[in-house]
Amino acid sequence: MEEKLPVCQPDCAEGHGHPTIPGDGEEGMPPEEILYDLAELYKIFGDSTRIKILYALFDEERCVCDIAGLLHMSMSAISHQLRVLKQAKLVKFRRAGRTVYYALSDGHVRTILGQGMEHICE
Amino acid sequence: MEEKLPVCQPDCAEGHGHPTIPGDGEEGMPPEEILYDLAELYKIFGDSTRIKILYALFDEERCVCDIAGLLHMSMSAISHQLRVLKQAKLVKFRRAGRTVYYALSDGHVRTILGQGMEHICE
DNA sequence: ACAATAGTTGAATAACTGTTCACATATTGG
DNA sequence: CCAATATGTGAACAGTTATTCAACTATTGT
Repeated sequence: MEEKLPVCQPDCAEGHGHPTIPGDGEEGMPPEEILYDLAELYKIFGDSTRIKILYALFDEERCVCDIAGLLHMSMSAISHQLRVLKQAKLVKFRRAGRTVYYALSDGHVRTILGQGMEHICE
Repeated sequence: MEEKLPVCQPDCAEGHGHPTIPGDGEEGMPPEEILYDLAELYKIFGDSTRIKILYALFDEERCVCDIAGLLHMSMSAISHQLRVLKQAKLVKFRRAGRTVYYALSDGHVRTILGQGMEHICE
């Protein structure tokens, strides 16, 4: 009982009703790795804490302390999430004394947020 | 080294050194519920299986069987994910005999995918 | 009616993820 | 140096989630 792959693929011409797909059907599909990376990117946006952080940084840079206060969460939790955002290149930071100020890394992030927001508000 | 760019929360004023601004700092932040919904939307895109499904439907509608074959996955797994996509209104479907054809629900989905893809390829 | 095909679904399991807690690091002022 | 502030980080725990498996519904052809 190994995996019995679906039969409606290219070779399903033996009597099945619906049309078959020419070739392997993967033309036009971006390469596996790209799709994986794309999912990884959206995964970053797929957490309300991170979304709130990004919106907190929408217009101005803020320090960890202020973000934590704004979201009513611990600085540790915020710091953990900022690291994720930093690794994904969605935020940048600069140090000023003991304080570290975070900001959106570029306008692209704003565009992506806006696009999703548009879909929500329909 | 004092820049006046940064701002501190009002309730962060329990002895912290840097300056504060009036207000609760939440002006311009979309309401909590919206941000939550936005994260929920991106969560849908944040899975490589679902991303692959959406790209499989990018140009043409396809039945569950074909999607499963295309992604080399079981129909059950695909069906589960299609249900998620369906509930999020990202795909629509029509029945033709025993076959159910799925398609992207609107061009909005393509736009969101494209926006993310742009960010990846930079 | 019956068998075969196409798809759906609930439960279970394994893997992943966000927050907390405690501690570590870094910077400044005294 | 030492104390205080601001942030970073590893481990652990709880909650979530994607896939598999088995059963189920629905539709078609004979």
